[in-house]
Amino acid sequence: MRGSKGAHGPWRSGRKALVSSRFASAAARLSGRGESETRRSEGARMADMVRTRIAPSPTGDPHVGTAYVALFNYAWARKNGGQFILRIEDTDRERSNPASERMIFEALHWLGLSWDEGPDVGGPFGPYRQSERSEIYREHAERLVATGSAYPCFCTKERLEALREEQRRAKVAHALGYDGHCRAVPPAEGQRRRAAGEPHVIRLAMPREGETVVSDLLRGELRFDNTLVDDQVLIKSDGYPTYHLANVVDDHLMGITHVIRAEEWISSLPKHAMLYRAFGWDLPVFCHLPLLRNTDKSKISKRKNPVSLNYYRRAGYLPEALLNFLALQGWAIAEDREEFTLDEFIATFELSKVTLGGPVFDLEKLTWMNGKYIRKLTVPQLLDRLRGDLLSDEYLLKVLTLAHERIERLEEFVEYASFFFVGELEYDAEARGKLVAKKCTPEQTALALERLLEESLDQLLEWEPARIEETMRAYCEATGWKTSDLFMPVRVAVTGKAATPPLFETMAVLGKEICRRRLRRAAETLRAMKAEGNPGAHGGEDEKP
RNA sequence: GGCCCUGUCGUCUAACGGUCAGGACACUGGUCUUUCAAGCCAGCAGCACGGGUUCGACUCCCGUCAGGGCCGCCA
Repeated sequence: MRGSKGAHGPWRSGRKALVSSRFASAAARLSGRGESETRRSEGARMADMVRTRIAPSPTGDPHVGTAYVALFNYAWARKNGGQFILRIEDTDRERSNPASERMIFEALHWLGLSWDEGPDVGGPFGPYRQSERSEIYREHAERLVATGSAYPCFCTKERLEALREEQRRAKVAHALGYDGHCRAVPPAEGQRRRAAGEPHVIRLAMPREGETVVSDLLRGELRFDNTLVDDQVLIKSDGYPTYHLANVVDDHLMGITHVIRAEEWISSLPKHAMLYRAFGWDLPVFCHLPLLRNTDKSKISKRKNPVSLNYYRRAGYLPEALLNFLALQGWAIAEDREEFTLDEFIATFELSKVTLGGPVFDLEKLTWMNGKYIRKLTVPQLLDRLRGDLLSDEYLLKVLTLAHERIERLEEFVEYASFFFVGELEYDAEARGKLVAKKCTPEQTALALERLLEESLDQLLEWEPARIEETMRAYCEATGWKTSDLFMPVRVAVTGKAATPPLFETMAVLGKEICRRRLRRAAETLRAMKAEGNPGAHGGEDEKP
């Protein structure tokens, strides 16, 4: 995935031809006229045009992996004088959420990664939100059905589940996936049943023999046995496209030249390649970046590592430090150097030199690097940073609103509101006592706090008092907890105190990231209490002899 | 289980057939300092294993092993 400017290294011979023709067609689309009409000088410039994109799905908190992939896409586009596009992949109607989309915009802006085209800034290839492009996908899917590259499938969910179950049990591991049942339905009959309104999806008809070979900029030729790739759903029964269809159609229509994405997509590469082929389109350059990892090498996840960009922002990581650190995951600017600015990154970045080993996200090193960046600031600059987030008027106003009627001298404010400004909390003896829910063991309380977090609060994206309250009450309802029994441990967990402003307002002001961190920490504290003989607990059944 | 990807200090990485395998985080010791940091200096620690190819392999090929990803009408 590179402009001709940087087209050395892995780009030689055969592949080069593919790439340049790809650029030419992208250029034609970009200029909005045929390539032949393009003026020569402009044509030369356009032929070099690199277009990359980040295509997050707005289904949760803004993810550090999104920032990682966005950074590399951004740098590659900038380095080649091309464009970087933000596209929202919200084709999952259940999970997509406007709050999440907003947070993604904010987080990327915070990092300083700006896009040339996107839902918020517009652009010549919009709309940039897939939910607003349904008609485009439908048309394209029909085109495939018409040519026999896709077909309607009427299989019920039940049948698919049964099929999956049977395959699992029979251990026909090589034939996992859809069995192509509806491929046998004659087109005319399929047409009739669709017209009659029978629920169905549209599936891609994968070739039943041969192999699909796709080249990856970093990994060379990737080969897949077609018989092992099942018929992927292209259009869901709700009429929305799946990622696979929308992604391919949009990348083509938006003139994306380099698809730089995470490694987890490699296994769907053959499906994507088949789609391009079925449409008669040239393939973009594919480049699969390694996945960020937890300490145990598994794909980075919120259970084992902070992954929300909101966490890093709230914890006081500087965006430039985070970016610098992220750039180091898979790439090195020089043998003995690792601190550099975004501009330096852009200037020196070479996609082909990205390393492939899955980098363990080392929070400790990030933190060290952040310290370096803090020390590089002048004191007034540091002040500005603090005033930008943690000590912004906006935040102070919120805290002050809650402290207002609860202090009698101004100097009390700092102590009263200290938990709004620190990161980790220390739970003193009194707090530890109140951390344990009535009639419960520390262990039980810990479990309840964790479940409240993971099963309820984590899913909540609109972090507002009313929504928090609603969520917590619903949790109590579902689990049989008395709200009064559970809310005190939560209060102590997130504030370290038993006497605080109203819980939900307090949690809202603290923010989700802080609450999440403290709830976790509280659970750990509770577990440790059990280990050390349960000092602060009151009234736990099983501590009585 | 099947397919695919990956494999240099504990961690992030440099090396692109010939180096004492370099740097950084962490760790250890020292230095500076009223303290704590920061800084500086030093130390510890690695080419997963086995075959090839080659005058010569961390570098190329094959195999083994290990780790990871995917196997949804989620992306």
